[in-house]
Amino acid sequence: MPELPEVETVRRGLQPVMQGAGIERAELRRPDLRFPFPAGFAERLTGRTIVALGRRAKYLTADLDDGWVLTMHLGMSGSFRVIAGEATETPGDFHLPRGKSAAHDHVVLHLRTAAGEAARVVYNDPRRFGFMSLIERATFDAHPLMRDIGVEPLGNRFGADLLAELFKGKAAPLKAALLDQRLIAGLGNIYVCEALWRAELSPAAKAAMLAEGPGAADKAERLARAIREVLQEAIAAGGSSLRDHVQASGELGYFQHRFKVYDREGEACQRPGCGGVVERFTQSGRSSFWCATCQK
DNA sequence: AAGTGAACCTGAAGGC
DNA sequence: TGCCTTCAGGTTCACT
Repeated sequence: MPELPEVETVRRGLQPVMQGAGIERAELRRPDLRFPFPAGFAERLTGRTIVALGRRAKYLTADLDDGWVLTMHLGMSGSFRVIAGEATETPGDFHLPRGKSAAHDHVVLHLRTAAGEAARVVYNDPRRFGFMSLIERATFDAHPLMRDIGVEPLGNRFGADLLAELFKGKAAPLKAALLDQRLIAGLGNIYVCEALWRAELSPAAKAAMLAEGPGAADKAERLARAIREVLQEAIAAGGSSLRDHVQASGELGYFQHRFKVYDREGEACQRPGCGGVVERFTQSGRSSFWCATCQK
């Protein structure tokens, strides 16, 4: 499910409940997600206070008061939801969002919020491509999961110059380079397709074209701007709800209505005066959606 | 270096 | 109605 805008939306939804909350109990309903939970995972969470909720790339991070960071990845189908109030003895004592099954509620954090209210944060993940781990804050950036992650596209360092530098000499297609988390962090299939359409660049074009050749600087500028804009607009819209992505509040994101090419094969290109048709082809094992008429 | 395909796992959707 | 195939927002690894 989640690319950077969806993870950021989840973070913003969970923050009011989780920041400053105490973890009274961590309930694991199975021994693993994509990977086994770390040894003593539930016990190490119990009694901790969540100091801050953050995001790095597509990872959600909860800094704990003992210097460790609960680090969570949502894979393809992971989601969180918040249930207010005390847990009862009755199984299923809460309302499940449409299309969600309690069979895939794998982790429940029983919290006492900063305001003293009881709340549960439930992690649901049908495909279980997500995972959770504990990483020491002091060495967080050097951790194997984090050390090769690239630049944050909404951070201050990111821009046309850095983009050109990152893609310099790369023979890989733009699509593959943009999906490479070691270069830029947080982009996935949807927002790469959308950013390339906005920048009028072909997903099959060589990444190095942003660093050398005719109009390179202009192309890099267009793409850097397109990436920032599409991510910011998607976050403002609460992310994209394709199948089951819901904000922690239960509301659906609505950016999917603003897709220009993603999942729009056969539709007319929306660029004024273009007249092209959105096509689809497979690249890096993923569907690329694009308009061959205006994306060069 | 860069591309492909497969793997992990479940569910939804479409064809017959 | 059921059965079968295909596809899905991510990541990693083995293999050309």
